[in-house]
Amino acid sequence: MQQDRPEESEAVVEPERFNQARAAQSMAVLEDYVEMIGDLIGEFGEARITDIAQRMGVTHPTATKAVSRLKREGLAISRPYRGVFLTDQGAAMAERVRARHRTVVDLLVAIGVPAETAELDAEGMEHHVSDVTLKAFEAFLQRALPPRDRRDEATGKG
Amino acid sequence: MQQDRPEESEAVVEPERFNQARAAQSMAVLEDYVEMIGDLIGEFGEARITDIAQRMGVTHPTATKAVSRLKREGLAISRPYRGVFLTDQGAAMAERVRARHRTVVDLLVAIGVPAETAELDAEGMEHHVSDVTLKAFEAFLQRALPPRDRRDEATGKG
DNA sequence: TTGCAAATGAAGCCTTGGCAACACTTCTGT
DNA sequence: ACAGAAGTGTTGCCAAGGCTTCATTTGCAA
Repeated sequence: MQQDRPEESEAVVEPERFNQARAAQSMAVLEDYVEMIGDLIGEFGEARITDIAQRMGVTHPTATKAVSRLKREGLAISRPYRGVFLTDQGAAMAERVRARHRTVVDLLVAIGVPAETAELDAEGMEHHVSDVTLKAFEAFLQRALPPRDRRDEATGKG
Repeated sequence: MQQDRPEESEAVVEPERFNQARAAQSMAVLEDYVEMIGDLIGEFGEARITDIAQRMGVTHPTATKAVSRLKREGLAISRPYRGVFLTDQGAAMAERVRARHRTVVDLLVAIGVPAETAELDAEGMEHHVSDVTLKAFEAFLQRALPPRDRRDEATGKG
């Protein structure tokens, strides 16, 4: 060991990788809330702050704050004392996130991870799965699993 | 849609999964710093705040704060105006993190993710890979790749 | 040895994501 | 119709992880 200073390579490439991870992380919460709100709307026709908070495992002021941020980002809308709804942009994101989540879970299961663990780990991992990686996951799943054995991806909730 | 309230299942299981993801996230930064400090010690014999900051892509006060937290958690030690070093506990964590990182990258590559993308995505994903999933990854790699085709895991940087 | 640049530390500010406590609406049942 | 319960909103607090600015210490070179 004890070599010379890094020659650009590590010193300049590494930071980028952490910056990307941090950027992904800042989107993660947004994505989780958007997906959750989408689920609730699907189930109840609207997403109430209390339900959002309960499902996210946080208190209601925290949920309120998150929703405020979603509104600020143009992903959701709401009126005082009324439910929360997604904008077109928010709904699109929810769709994307949900699909990605399923793919990640499917991949983990295909690799041999127990379903329950796959669900838990996917929750954190999914936010860091880039489009390129997601495509690779999908390709792998198609390769690895005979079509009729695949979980149905098309019908959404199944 | 429009069914009744969730019957315990989602309402109580879901929060747990987000809580776990949040817990993992709170460890992520610590893990990154510990691994980075381990790398620097391996290369230069010590980890200077400036080098840590540069590699992490943050300013030096941010690195200082992170190191403070590491010290508080018993993972690192340092004296004013001197380099940062890892405790046994910190070194063990660094080792674990490094091994996990390699495994995740290897798995992504084995799945078909381009090496460069694998490196980037792994940075964020690795912190959410549980022991169970990690074991599954390792098993998959042994299954999927003939031993002589494996990247050498032993020599560290390679 | 002294002086200056580089490294480190310290303080203060911002944002995010948690929380509890309290205030105010809405809703519901009598 | 109205009182109490449930739901929401608001405020203020904390810690973490960023940043900038400024003070201090080190270390090297003249």
